[in-house]
This record gives sequence, C-alpha cells and structure tokens, in this order.
Amino acid sequence: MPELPEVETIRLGVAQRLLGRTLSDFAVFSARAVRKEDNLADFDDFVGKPVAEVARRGKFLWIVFEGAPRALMVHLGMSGQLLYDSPPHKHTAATFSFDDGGTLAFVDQRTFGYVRTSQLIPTADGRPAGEGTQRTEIPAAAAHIARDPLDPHLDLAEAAARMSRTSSAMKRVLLDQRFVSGIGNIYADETAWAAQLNPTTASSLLGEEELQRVIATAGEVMAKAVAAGGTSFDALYVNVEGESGYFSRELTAYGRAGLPCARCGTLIVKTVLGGRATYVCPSCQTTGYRPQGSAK
DNA sequence: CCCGGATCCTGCTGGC
DNA sequence: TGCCAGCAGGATCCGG
Repeated sequence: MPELPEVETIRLGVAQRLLGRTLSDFAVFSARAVRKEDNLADFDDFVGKPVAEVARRGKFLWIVFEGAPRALMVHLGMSGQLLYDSPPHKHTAATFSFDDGGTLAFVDQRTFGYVRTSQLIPTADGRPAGEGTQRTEIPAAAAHIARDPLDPHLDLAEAAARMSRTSSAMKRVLLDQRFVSGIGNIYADETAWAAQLNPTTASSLLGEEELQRVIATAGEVMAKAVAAGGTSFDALYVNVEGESGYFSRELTAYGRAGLPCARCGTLIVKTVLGGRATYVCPSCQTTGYRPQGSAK
C-alpha cells in the first residue's frame, strides 16, 4: 500500500495514540503475518512496558518499548493497515491492547505485510535511525534499508553517487530501497514527472548532480503528500483512525492515462516498466539529458 | 556482483 | 448475468 507518505501518516497516528501507553496484551490470528524468526516469547517481552517511540525509516515502521532490547517492527506490504479501535475485520492478523483500553489492530488483506520483533542495533553512521526517534539504534531487520529523502541525516551526495553507478532505468533505481527508501510506484512516477525525466532513462546517464536533484524532488513531492495525509483511492489506504488522505487530488502522472499533462497538455501515457504500471508525459518528460545542465 | 523477472496473496474490475 | 483474466501504493529471491 503504503509508500512513505502513507506510512508516515500512520506513524503519526500511532504515536498520538500509543506514546506512553503500556502494552497489556496481544493476540495473533494469522501465522503468516508474524515472521517465523519470532516466537511468541519475543512479543511477550513487550507486555507491561510503555511505548517510548514510534519510528520510521522509508516504509518500515517500528515501536520501541521502554527497556526492551528488541523493537516491534511492522511492514505494511501492499495492503497492510494499522487501525486503532476499529471493529473486528476479516483480515485482522494481530491485535495489541493497551492500558487505556484501546487496541491497535494489524489488518492485511493481501498478506504481504508482517509484524515481527527485531533486535535494535547501532546505526551504521551513528546518527538517529529515522523519523520519530532520537536513538542511534535501528531494528536489525531494517538496517539494510537506506535513509529516505525526508531524513535530515541522508547523505545526498553519497546516495546520488551510488545511483550513478547503476545502469538500470531511473525509476527502477528510485524503487530500490537500498539507494534511497520510501519511494513506491506512485511517488516514483510523480517524482519523474516533477523532475521532467523519462523514467526509462538509465540512472548512469544522469550524473550525480542531476540524481541529487531527483532525490530532492522526491522529497518535495512526498513532503506535500504527507501534508495531505497521504494518497487514498479507496478504503484500503487509510490512517489509524480509518480516514483517507487527499493527495490523490494532486497526482500529476500516476493513474492519469489519457488525461492531459498539467504542464504541457499532452496526454499522459501508461506503459510498463519493471513489471509496474508507469505513467509518463511523452512530451515533457525527456530522456534526462539537460543540454545546458551542470549535470556532467 | 549486477540485472531483470518471477513470486508470494486476496479481492475487485472490465471485457467477453 | 456470470465468469475469469488481469491488475493492485512491495520486497525478496533466483536464474542468467
């Protein structure tokens, strides 16, 4: 489902509900939703401890309990939801109850998401792990995920340099969470449109400065989406309170096949890239060369 | 190592 | 009306 703006919207809601609350009980209804690396004793260790932080890096979310060496980590996959005090649902995979009587439910229709525990380990660069945390510790299971474009500790130059060394299509690189995280299929297309680049352009053709600009553009697009509460097309993509976000109204490329480009009026075309639907303006998203550009 | 494609699931939509 | 192929905001594994 959810890309960075949707996960951030959910994180804010979870933090508002749970910070300082003590876990009183939990229940698991779907074996698939809980990673096999875990045993229930790992979850048991959280019971009786208060929530200290609700953190996020890219699309990965985790809850730190006071005094617990492991974190409760959640990935929402394609259809995962975290809902607070929602009615029981056919696809409720796990629930977590707190001392105020409230319950956080993990609901996941397509079952690509999961809940697990993961040992907190030091971050590679010694800096705070992500949004919502000041700790320099990250769940080991998310340690391979790059910082995201909204992370003040992202090393922009380093990320761009690494991206310039791969020949894959620029959109594929944006979707690869090892370079920069948080971008999914919607925001990859929105970023390419905003940067006026054709998503099929080889990343290695863009040059480091241009790639820095692309990452910065992704950050701007996603920051606007966070401000709008994320992108919702349907009831599957809602915040912790079950409410939709409004960024779908501001989408400029994704899902707009046959509609005029907001910049030049040419009709947006739907293609396939890397097995994913891809929406592009064929006339103002050029190959990526900037003739007068500083990109080398 | 680097790349692209297949794969895991359920539910909804659109075309015949 | 009914059926079913195709598709969906993701991450990971595997073969070439």
